[in-house]
Amino acid sequence: MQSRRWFGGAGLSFADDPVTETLSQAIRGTGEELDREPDARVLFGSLRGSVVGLRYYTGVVNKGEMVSLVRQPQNPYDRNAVMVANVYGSQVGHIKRELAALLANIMDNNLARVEGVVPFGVKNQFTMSVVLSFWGREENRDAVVRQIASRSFKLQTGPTGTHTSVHQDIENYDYLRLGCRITPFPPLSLLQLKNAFDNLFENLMEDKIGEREAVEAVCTPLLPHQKQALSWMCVCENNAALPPFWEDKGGLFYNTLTHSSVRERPQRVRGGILADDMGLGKTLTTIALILSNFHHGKPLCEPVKAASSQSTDDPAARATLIICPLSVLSNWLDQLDQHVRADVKLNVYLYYGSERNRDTHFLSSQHVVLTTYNVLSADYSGSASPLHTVSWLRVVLDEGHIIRNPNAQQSKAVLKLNTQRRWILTGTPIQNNLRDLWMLVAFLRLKPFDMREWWNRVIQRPVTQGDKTGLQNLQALVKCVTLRRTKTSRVCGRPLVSLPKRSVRIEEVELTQKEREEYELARTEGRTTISRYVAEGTVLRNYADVLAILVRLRQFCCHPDLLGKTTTHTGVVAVTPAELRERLIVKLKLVLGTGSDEECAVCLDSVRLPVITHCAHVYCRPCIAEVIRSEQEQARCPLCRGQIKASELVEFPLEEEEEEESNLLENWRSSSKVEALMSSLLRLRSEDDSIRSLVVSQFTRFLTILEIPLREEGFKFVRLDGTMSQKRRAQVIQEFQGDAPGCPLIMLLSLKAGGVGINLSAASRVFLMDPQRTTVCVQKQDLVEKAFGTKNPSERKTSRVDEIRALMEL
DNA sequence: ACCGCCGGGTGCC
DNA sequence: ACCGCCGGGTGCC
Repeated sequence: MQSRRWFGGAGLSFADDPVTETLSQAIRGTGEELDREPDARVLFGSLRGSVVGLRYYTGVVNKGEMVSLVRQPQNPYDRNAVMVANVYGSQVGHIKRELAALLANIMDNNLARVEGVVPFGVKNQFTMSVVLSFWGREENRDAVVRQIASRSFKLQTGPTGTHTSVHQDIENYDYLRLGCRITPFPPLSLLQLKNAFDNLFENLMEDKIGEREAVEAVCTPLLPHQKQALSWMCVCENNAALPPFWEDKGGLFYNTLTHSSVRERPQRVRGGILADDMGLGKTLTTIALILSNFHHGKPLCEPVKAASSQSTDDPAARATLIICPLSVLSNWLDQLDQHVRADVKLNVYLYYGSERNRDTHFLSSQHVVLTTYNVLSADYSGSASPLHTVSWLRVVLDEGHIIRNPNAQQSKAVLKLNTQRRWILTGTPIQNNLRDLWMLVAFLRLKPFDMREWWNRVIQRPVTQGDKTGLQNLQALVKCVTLRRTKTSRVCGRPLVSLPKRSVRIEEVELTQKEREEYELARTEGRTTISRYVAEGTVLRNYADVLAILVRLRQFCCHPDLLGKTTTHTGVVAVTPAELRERLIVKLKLVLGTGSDEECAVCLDSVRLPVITHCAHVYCRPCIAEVIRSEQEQARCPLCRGQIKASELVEFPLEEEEEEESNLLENWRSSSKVEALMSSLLRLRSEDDSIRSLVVSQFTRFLTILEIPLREEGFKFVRLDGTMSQKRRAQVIQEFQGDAPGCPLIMLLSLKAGGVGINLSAASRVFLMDPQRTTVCVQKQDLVEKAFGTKNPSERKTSRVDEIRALMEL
């Protein structure tokens, strides 16, 4: 009887029963095995077995229901025992002894994953059938087949087995047997899959429209799309609807994907994923949610009487815990300060630093507790974690993609938090893998997918194997819990964020006679070179050269000194190492345009400490050094796959750079474009001295040139370019956005690299000094295509060459 | 009858 | 379990 308490009777209430806790952990454990073995994707076959001992357990199963198989090596009656549990973790029975011996062998040696589906409705109370399918790595197939045969079981392969009389429809049979369709349709192509994946989060807005005003306590008026988000979030928190794929079947709750039924209502998801693009106001919306939707949909506190609500006798959870990366902690404090009316006394506690107050009563009595992922996981690894003791009303994960790795301590810590409502704020819900999404689903406790096994069997594997139904299910699931808008999203035909009407003016600047002559000289030279490449069919081989010529022409249009003095070089085959080096430095200079904000293909950020390879591609020195270090002798250029060596990296001679820099400023001269800009800025200032302007160029050196006349005319300006640290960038933006008198009116901006979204709503004028043209776009698109292999090479080649010929009028 | 047969008790691992 | 198995009761037809 003692032992029965341990192995029997499992599966009623999940939360506080130590037996079921062990059970769910056991199930979770098997899921993680699969995760560690991502190759367990090949189906070896299936066989029919029986589950016994049903009458000892409460778990019920339906026709077609998926069940999980859990080894019980500690079972006192049989160390080979294999337990059968339904989707909800309730034990159903055991695998019959002889079959259990076989499964134990296969499972313990990690030869295959074994999954169960119950093919018929259960008629009797003692035993039932189960179809076991075996999934694993190809190299283990033989061993598994042998094991099964040696114990006189028959492994069935292929869908046309002996049971088709029972299930007329082979396709349906497969579904019942395995819980997924084995490609009755041709599998989705990689491209289809990728597109579907990219579109997962698009168009998640239907049915969610409806606006809700924030309570008075929020002093910043919400934009329409923020009111929509608030409305959606309130609905998510308040409604009692079943999670997706669950149906109420009169007393039982039925899951349409796993075909399981449970007596207790599946826990509702009170929360979701707010995945709006950066800059759409996720923070403000969340603050509005905290204040607007307290208990029973009532506001948290009315403006006047809020301060006194230190209600220790109220057992209901009231505090919202916000977890964010350290870098945005201060942003939360600022925004709480900025958006909450000054006369509203919101108790906000910053749970951070060694002196933090760990008293759980204190923490529970706050309205908002702010902390970081690091603090959370540091606490969690200790003994009694205060944050895990408090019963929260709401937990908000800011930059929620941070917890996408389920093995990380902070992810584990986050899953263990005790809260009624759960929110994930993220701008990038999926980085590149479906697995990233699991953690988010698990955090939301989206039953039954918070257990890896069901996520893997029902969603992840079907989707990665190209099963259309799997993809549809994934889409439906994501849609239920996610709101995502991008800056280009539209609702009811209106743009999400309506900006003042943008007007674009192209001002053509006439070059002076002298400038024109220099430009024409360079152009003729460039055309000669490129037409030779075209004739030889070597455009692509000399692509860096070609781009450099084009960059150079654009530089001439800005300012003749942008490039600095260089020797013309084209066409001479390098003979000596010194000559080669010289040529590479010239190329480096050309590619970088001595100060264009170039992007490193390794880190995708602005190039720092630039070096050029012998194949003429430019990277950050640390980035490419790491590539070479890790690939050793086989190291290849990430862009062209040409061989590269550490000894052959050429860097820009520092003295020369500095010399050119000071040269540039000492012998400063103007240019037509500089004059045009200055006269516009001066005219603007005389009309309205509060208008702020952004001056954008990809050539940082051009920005340097522009600093001189700006200072001369007494303009206050700031500068932002790719070489600056994140911290410095934030400072500069802050300074520019400020509205104190004497704030800079002009920002010199060069930000080609890094995918850094910056919100520069302060500027009402933007001067694009050297608008990006098609070649750059072509180049980038090319990188994307290379990465995904979406376009055939010859197609790519022609379009690129044609582009260049058109540009050079060849 | 140191068998066969009958029918009640019983039953996961 | 409308089974199989076990073990006690029973014993020509």
